[in-house]
Amino acid sequence: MPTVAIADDHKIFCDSLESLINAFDAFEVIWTVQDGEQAITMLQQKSKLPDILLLDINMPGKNGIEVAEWMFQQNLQVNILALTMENDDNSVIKMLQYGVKGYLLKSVSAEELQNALLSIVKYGYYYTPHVTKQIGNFIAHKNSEPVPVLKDREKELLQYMCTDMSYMEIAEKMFLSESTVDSYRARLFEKFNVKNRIGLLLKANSMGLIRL
Amino acid sequence: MPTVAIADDHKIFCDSLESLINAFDAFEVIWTVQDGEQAITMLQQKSKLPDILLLDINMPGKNGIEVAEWMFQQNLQVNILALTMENDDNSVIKMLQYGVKGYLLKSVSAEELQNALLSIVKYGYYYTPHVTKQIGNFIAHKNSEPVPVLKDREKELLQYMCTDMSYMEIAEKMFLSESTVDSYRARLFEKFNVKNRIGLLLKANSMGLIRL
DNA sequence: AAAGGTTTCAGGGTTTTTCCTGATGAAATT
DNA sequence: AATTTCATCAGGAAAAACCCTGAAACCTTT
Repeated sequence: MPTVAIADDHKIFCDSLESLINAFDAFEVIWTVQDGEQAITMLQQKSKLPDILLLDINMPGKNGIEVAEWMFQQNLQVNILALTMENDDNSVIKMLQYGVKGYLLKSVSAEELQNALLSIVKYGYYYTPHVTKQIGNFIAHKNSEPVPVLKDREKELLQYMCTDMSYMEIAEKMFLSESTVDSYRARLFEKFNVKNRIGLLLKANSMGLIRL
Repeated sequence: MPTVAIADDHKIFCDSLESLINAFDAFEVIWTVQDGEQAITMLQQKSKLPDILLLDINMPGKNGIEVAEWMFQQNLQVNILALTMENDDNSVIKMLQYGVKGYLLKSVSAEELQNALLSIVKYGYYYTPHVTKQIGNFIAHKNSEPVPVLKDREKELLQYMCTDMSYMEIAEKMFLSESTVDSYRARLFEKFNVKNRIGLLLKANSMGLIRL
C-alpha cells in the first residue's frame, strides 16, 4: 500500500488529515510532523521514507519550500504534494523548480485530495487546471518579473521602508544622510519598477523579500 | 449521539475533521460549511441544529465572530467550540462575550479535540488550564488593541489605501472629491492610531482587515 | 420642526515624499 | 595611472501626503 507522510504546523489538521487518508483505504499514513526541521529529521531515516509527502508551505522555522529544496538536493525519491492556504504565485514557481509533483490549495475537497494521491501513484504527478494555467503563463512569458538583486545597504533600507518610519528616522537608524537614503530609495523604486513606497512594500512582499 | 457541525473555509480541513470526529464513534458530524453565511443558513433550520458547532474564526465573508454574535442574539442552544490559528489574535475576548463554550488553537491534537467535545457534552464547557494559559500568553504577547469599527466607506478606502494608488486616483475610483478622501483618511489614521499610510497598512494587516 | 448623526466637500497650511542633476572620495579593475 | 564601480552626499523643485478648521446636504429620531 502506498505510504503517506504529512508535514503541517497545525496538529489538529495533521491528525484529522491522517484519519481521512487512512479512511481512503488505499493509503497508509506513516508519520506526521509539525515543522520543517522535524520533516527533515524523519526523511533522513531510510526506513521511514513515504511514497508521498503532503507538505504545507507555511510553517514556522523551516518552511515547505526549504524542505522541498533540501529534498531536491538530497535527491530523495519521494513525491511531494504541496499544500497551501494562499495562492501565492511565487511559491508555486519555486516549488516547481524543486520537482514538486502536485499543488493543492486547502480549499480542495477530500475527493480532490484522493484524486491527487491516486494520480501521483499512477502517473507520478497531479496538476489542477488552475496550477497548469499558471505554469503555462510562466513559460509563455518566463520573464515574469525577476527578483531584483539588492546590495546589503539596499536590503536594509527595504526593511526599514516597510515600517512606518520616515526617511529622517531611517537615515538616523542607518547612520546615513537623508540624501543617501533618498538615492537608495530611488534605486529600489527603479529595481522593483514601482512608483511609491506602498508599491514597493507590496511587491517586495509578493516576492517574499519581507515578512509582514 | 451528540451531533457536531463544522464551519471552516478550508474544505479539506472540514472534510478531514469530519472523518476524524466520526472516527471518535461518540459523535456524529451532521454538516460542514465553508463560510459564515452558509453556517447561518444551516442554523436557521431547527432540524439541523447540532449540539456542538466547531467554528473557525477566520473565514471570508462573515467570520466566526459575526456568526457567534448572530447566534447569541438568536439565543440558539448550540455549544460553540471556537477554532483559531495562532496568528489571528485579539478576537478571543469578543468570542467569550458571545458565550463560546471552548476555545482551541489549531495546534491542538486529535486527543485534545476529543476531550474538548466530551467535556462540552458532559460539563457544558471546556477550558483547561493548558488552553487558557496558552490563550492568555498569546494575548499578552500580542498588542491586543481593539479592532476599530469602520463604516462602509472607510472600509472601502482602507482597501484602496493598501494599494499603490494616489489619493487622486482613489477619489476617482470612489466617485468622491479629494477632500472627502482626505477626511476619511484622517479618520482612519485616528481610529487605527497610526501616523501614515504604511502604518495603517501594517496595522490593518495585523488585524486581518486586509489581505496582501 | 429641532436635534443629532452621517456623508460629503472647500480651502489653505505644513511636512514628507518623490524626482532631478549633479559631486566626492575610496576601492577595485584594467 | 587611468577607468570604472561603489558608497556616500548636496540642494532644489515638484508632487503628494498629511493636518486643520470649518460647513452644506441629507438622513434619522425625537
